[in-house]
Amino acid sequence: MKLPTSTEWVLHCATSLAQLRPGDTASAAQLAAYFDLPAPYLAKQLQALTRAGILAATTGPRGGFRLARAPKDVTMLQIVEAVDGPVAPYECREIRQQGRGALSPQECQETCVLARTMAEAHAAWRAHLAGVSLADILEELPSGAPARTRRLLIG
Amino acid sequence: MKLPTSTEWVLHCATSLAQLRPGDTASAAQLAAYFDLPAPYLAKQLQALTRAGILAATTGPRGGFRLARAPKDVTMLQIVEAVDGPVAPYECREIRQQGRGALSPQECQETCVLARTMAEAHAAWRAHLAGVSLADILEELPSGAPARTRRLLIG
DNA sequence: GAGGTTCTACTCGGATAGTTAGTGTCCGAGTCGCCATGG
DNA sequence: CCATGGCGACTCGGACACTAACTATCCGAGTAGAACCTC
Repeated sequence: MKLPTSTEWVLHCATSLAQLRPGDTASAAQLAAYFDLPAPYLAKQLQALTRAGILAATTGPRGGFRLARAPKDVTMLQIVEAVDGPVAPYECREIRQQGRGALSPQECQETCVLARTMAEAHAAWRAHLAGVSLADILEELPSGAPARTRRLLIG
Repeated sequence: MKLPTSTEWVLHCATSLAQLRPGDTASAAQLAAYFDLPAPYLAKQLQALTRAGILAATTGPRGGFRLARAPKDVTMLQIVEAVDGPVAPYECREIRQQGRGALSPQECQETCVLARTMAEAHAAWRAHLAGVSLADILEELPSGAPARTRRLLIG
């Protein structure tokens, strides 16, 4: 069970974009330079966030990415699932209905206890990430952070 | 983020082994036939559980695998982490200390909020799985299940 | 001097190779049970 | 009939190919801005 490395990238990028003034944008190249990341691949991940409706992209000079919503309306779960996909890590393939010990479909109307427990654990994970928004993240940063970010990112 | 397919296998296998009488064992071939799984690869995964101390293996005729502890002392978390490894899905590589916006090590003594939140979510996931033991699973099965499992698995 | 037009440079977007982790498979070492044999 | 030695078959354990996903990269389509020319 491993999240893509780019998960960390987009989380930091989204946090940085949340510190810009409304209307300002940062290009993929600027974000890549800010964190020393491979620009083309980062751009690909930012595209995924754009498709998910988290970021808005504008082309042309002075273009780039910005948050599509207010920071309080963007949760960490949305960001993580935008880049990693919304699939659960545990996939029940109903092996209890296969082989010598196969149960009848009639006995398997309820989801098996193992799959249910794994799903509950995943739900707990999602719930925790859904409870933290970018606004919550920004509150924990030092007071001078947004100005510094703006200066070094797009200044 | 994806768990290996074999996670489902070992969860079901451990549940089945928990239904055997004390002292009885089931071989990898028997378990593979019971669930219609590729026997050699299943054996590889059961080895991992043996190394983790969850199963005990005996060789020779009438040998096979059995639980190394009482079902109430085997949690789903232990099984999952035995086959998937104990690593967290999110790995913080401290990109905040790289690039143009690099923070000084002095400013990074506390773990960053993003990594902390991801770790908390993972902790919630682990806690849920650690709270369910094989004994809890067995209680939810129909009353006739253990006898049926024994009959079809090693009978 | 003002407006329109053209041009340039910069942006994102999708299609294309390389590398690691998981998947599937095989063969060898060790051990217990069975059978033949001898007493 | 019983004990013993040998044999055989079955078990797990580790080492070897194959596939899919993530990682990394490139080039093309579109657009905003600026410069230039004309009126």
